[in-house]
Parts: sequence; C-alpha cells; structure tokens
Amino acid sequence: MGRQQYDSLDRKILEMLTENARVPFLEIARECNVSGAAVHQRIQKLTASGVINGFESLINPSAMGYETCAYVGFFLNEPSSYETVVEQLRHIPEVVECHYTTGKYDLLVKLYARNNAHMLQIIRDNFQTIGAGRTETLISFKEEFRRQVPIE
Amino acid sequence: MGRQQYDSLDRKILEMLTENARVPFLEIARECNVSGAAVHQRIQKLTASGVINGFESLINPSAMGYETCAYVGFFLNEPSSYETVVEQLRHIPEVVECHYTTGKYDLLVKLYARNNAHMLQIIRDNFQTIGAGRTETLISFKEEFRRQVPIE
DNA sequence: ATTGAAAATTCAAGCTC
DNA sequence: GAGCTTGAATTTTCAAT
Repeated sequence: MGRQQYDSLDRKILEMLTENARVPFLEIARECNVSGAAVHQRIQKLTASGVINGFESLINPSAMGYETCAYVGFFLNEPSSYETVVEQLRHIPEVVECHYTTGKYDLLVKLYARNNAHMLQIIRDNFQTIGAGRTETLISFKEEFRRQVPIE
Repeated sequence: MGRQQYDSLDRKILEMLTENARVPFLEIARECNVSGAAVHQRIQKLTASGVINGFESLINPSAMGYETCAYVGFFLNEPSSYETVVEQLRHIPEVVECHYTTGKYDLLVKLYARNNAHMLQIIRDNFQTIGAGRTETLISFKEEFRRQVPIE
C-alpha cells in the first residue's frame, strides 16, 4: 500500500480511533474544530482506502474459559504442503493467528486452550495429524503488552 | 477470571461485537427482541466485569509505512533481568507485542519496521544494546489469518 | 429490562474553494 | 471535483422507573 500523506485531522482521527474504536466522532470533531459529519466522512474514506481495516472488540480469553496461551513453531516436512497445512489450521478454532515465516520455523501459530491438558490435546491430536512435521511450543506466561504501529 | 454463565443475549452481543466493534446496538436488539438500552446495559456490564477488554480500530501497518513484520525470540543472559528488558522494549514503538514465554525463548516479541534495513537497525541498535542476550528473528512473510477465541 | 430525553451518528443535499 | 457544513432521521447513552 505504501505511505501516504495524512493531515492533522487524519492523524487525530487515527490516534483516537486506535485507542478506542467507539470514541464519539463529535469528540474528535470538537478537538479539531470541524463538524461531526466531516469526521465521519474522513473515517469512511480511510476505511474505503484500506487504512482502517475494521473495528474489533477485544474479548478477554480468560472470560471465555481459555486460560492458556502458546505460540507453536512448525518445521514443515515439505514446504510445498504449506497451503494445505494453513487451510487445516484455519479449521481449528483455538488457533487465533497464523504466520508464514522464515528463520527458525516455517509457520508460527498462536493458540489458546482451556488448560494445559487441552493444549497438549490440540498439539497431539490436531497438529501432529495434519502431516505438518515437527513442532516447538512456547507457552506464554504473560502478554506484557500489545499495541499498534505508531501513527505517522 | 474463569468461565462464566452467558445467556443467548450475551453471546449474540459478544459475537456481533467481536466482528464489528461499531455494529449498531439496535441491530443486535432487533435480532434478540429487546430494547437498544438493554443491549447497551449488557455491554456496559460485560466491559465493567472485564469480559470485553476494549474496542480497537485495526490500522493497516502498510498504510503507515511499515512494510516488514517479524517475531524476535530472546535468550536472556540473566532471567532476573526480565522486567528491565520488558520495560526497555516498551519504549521501542515498533515493538507491538511482548510475551514472557517458556520453551525455546525467554521472551517473544512482535515488531514492525519500515523495511529490512530498518528492521536490522532496530535489532542491532536497540535489542542488542539493552543487555538482553542473544536473539533469533523470524520474518513474517504473510499473516495468513488473525481472529479471536471462540465465543462460548 | 423499559421508557423517554439528550447527545451522537449517519446520510443526503448544498455550499465553498 | 474535493471537502466541508447543515439539517433530518436513526442510534447511542443515561437516568428514572
């Protein structure tokens, strides 16, 4: 996509919207001395052009009964099986992220499980039966922080 | 936190809100045959109790000029330096996630850079000067998917 | 959970540069 | 035309019930 030109209104909108997707547009409007409709139109445009990829609510995994988080690195038997493996991972709801990587692993996956036994079950029963090859598991004890790329 | 009891209205709210944090509450209300205020009050309660951790807008990193994404695993020289290292990572804006892990690495970090040269610069000038020890870099060619834990 | 009122969002014109 | 404003219909939010 590449970097574009954003004016101060765009930047203020992106900053405030990043922190809180439900911030009142009029609050942004008042800070920038424009009408609420102007803010709305800018957001429409930023969304249409792919700068804003959507608005999502962050659900606490623990509140849904998912107490364990892990990253799993895959060493694929055959790199060509990559797309098939990704497709199968997509069908495992506990897998919440999947990256095609280079370096130590071929694929890096993030997943949540109800507990350690459930985690082991997913890895053994799901990961090791899709012919993906060897895996390495990194249990995440704590997500220290999580944020987005800096605006401008 | 632990799993709780959610009725069908809670579940519908969480499902619709997860996909789109700005979905009209009245749309949820009409599907569930309640008033908009009822939906609003449920969301307030889910937020206050920590089930919903907030609403965030997804900004396209590429549109901000960040074209490269990587995970970096840290082998800490001294595990006791953990908190100091995390604190220093928090001050590097390109670092968007930080996990305290067990397994192959002590810390796993996600970061964005403008390009490969910038990535190398962050790793050399920032990571290798905070006394964190050796690192391994996994470049993410493609984020295949990203989603949240299943609702109930 | 509902009602009703105040504030905010959204959309269609219309205005200005 | 691009980008704003205004005004009206819908939606969100909050207090009272």
